[in-house]
Amino acid sequence: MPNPGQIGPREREILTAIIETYISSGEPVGSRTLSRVNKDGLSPATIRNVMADLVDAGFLEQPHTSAGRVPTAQAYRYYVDQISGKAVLSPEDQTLISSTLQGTVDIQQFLERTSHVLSLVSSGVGVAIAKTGVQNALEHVHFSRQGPNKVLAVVVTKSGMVHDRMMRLERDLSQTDLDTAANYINANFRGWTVDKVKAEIAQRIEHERTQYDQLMQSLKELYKSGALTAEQPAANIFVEGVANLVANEEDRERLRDLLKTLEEKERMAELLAAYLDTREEAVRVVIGLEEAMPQMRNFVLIGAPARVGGEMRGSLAVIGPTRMDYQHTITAVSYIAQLFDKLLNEHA
Amino acid sequence: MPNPGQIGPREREILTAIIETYISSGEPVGSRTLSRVNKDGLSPATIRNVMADLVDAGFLEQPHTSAGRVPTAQAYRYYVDQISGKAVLSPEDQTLISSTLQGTVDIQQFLERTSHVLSLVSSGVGVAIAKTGVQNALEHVHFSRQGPNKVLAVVVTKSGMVHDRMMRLERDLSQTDLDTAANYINANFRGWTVDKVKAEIAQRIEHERTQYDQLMQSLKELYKSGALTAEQPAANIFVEGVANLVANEEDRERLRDLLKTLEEKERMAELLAAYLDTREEAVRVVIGLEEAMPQMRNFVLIGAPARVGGEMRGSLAVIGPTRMDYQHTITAVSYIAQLFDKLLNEHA
DNA sequence: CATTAGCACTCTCCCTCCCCAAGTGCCATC
DNA sequence: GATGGCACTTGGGGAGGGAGAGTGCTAATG
Repeated sequence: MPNPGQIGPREREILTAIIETYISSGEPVGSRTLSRVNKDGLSPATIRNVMADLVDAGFLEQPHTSAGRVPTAQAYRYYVDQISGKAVLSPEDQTLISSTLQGTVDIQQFLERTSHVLSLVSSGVGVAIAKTGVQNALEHVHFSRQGPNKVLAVVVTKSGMVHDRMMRLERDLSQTDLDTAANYINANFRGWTVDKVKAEIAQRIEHERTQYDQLMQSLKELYKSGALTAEQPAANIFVEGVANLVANEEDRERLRDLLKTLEEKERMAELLAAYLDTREEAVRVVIGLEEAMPQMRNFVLIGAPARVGGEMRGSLAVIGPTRMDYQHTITAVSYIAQLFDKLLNEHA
Repeated sequence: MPNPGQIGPREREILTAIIETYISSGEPVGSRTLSRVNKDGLSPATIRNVMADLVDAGFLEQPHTSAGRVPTAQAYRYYVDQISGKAVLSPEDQTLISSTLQGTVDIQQFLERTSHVLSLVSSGVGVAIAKTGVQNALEHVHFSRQGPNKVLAVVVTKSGMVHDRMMRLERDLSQTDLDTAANYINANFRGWTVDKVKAEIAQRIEHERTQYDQLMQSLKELYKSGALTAEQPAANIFVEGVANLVANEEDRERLRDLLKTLEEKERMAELLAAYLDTREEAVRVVIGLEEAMPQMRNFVLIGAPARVGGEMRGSLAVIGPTRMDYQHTITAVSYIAQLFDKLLNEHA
């Protein structure tokens, strides 16, 4: 008898068959059913023996004594490793994905369509995120006075992202002051990263002792109000396909919690960041989400990061039931992730 | 016996009591229960007689012979008319709303928080929408070259909204060309409505016959690509609190459809536009949503428009179960609608 | 004459019981 | 080692049977 986790080829084959049967039927798999499905004419009794071994090895569970077997998290992990790399994108998916994403030029649109198409191909929830990135190169800023002490700052980066931020200043500035400040920044710092611009301005303000330099006063005021601070806006986090969960979560209370969590977009961003910000390029399959989020019992995350120069600038993922078509979904996520990566790098 | 719809004061009182009991309990109301609740010591038998009349008049239904009565859509309509104007905002709601909306300066943030707070106070789904409005006064445009034939247009309106749009041009333009065009527009048209600017540019292009005027060529190219066309972006439609529906829709299939519909933000925008773009200022309660959308059986819409100079620029609404605390919700919607109106008019 | 008490009747809900189908584990056999 | 046979376990589902809540109707009552 092999050690837990160490199983022979016969066991592998049967385990795979069990997982696939369970995924497609949703019901505990019995030895009889399996012997009918399996090509090699193994008898139910033989399969029962193997199954018993697989239970010992931690790959299967029984909901109750006289029920069939159900794959454990460990089994899914094994299964995913097994099939990784083997999959090929189906022509239908290929068509669906390219026709949906065709002609997207701006990132928000891409994110929106991506989350949508992910939910379609996976029967799960599609998530797509891009970081606003203060590491982006500055293209243009504009300040517009909206009322007493109230200024709208618009920052455009070379990557084509637009951040706007309404601010309340301590001192009122005229539109002329604002234009002067914007011109100064645009003329001097175009092409710098937003981060560096911020640091530089901080320094120049510091060194400027002349109280009466109008420009510096304006810059200081704007700086203090965080004109160049780009927090992650909810607008860059897209979550679609929550309706798909209704079919997969029996427990209404838990379904409710799940929907609530998915609605908190910042938490989704954290979740993806936590699991996807790794060295690897590849698609990552996270089984056992319930460790971090109990309401996600029986759900898995299949996601991939998108990088620019080694740094994670975006991510996309499917959150779906453990009982999901992994091959299909992994391939789709992988394919879209490549497009995403390409899009981001094009802009960088 | 009064005509259908014509009922006496005794009937009114009992009908109101039935509706309120049903709203809070969720179960068909029986004569016995009601006689205990009702202050006037009317006996169950009397109430039964009245109930029979109310059934004839179309205000009540019986799920089955030996069950209590349930209010019909007609009854809810009556009830809502009855209580309209009588409600006062509870201190808790007042506190919740102002603390949530306090300090919001930009419209997107306001929309987001509004949809959130609406879902909180109503145990329904909160929806908040603002039109991008090409009727807004232009503050500033900026064009930024993103690659061959690819340009990012950023339009800032005086109302503080920022629209960005990635475009693909037929002819490539240099950044210098783009800056020149932007400067031209900013210098000549600041303060005009975006609509008017578009029309004016169209005309100037038309009249300009010189093929070699670089500026006009650039403008023409940008115009053709729709640089000033602001379609309604999904980013300005906020829908929150879908988790609340789980408790209210028994039928899983219908729940699924409902979630799907709520996710299609454009349809939500149409729905609100259809029901709220009226002359009235007031909160509107729409009972019988299933006529337009069958998946919304047993749900109502409580919403209000926000106007600038008579034109609808935004709207907010709660979509919740017919069994809802109308008084509470109507008051909250009304209060927030006033804030919304104020915010929009401030910016205009 | 409106109101009420009484009463027989009708449903649904829920609990219990019981059988059936599917599955298991183990032992003897090929 | 694989298989066939067999006794045992267990959840699901249908039948049956109150219990409870509610109704409509009729007769009595102020």
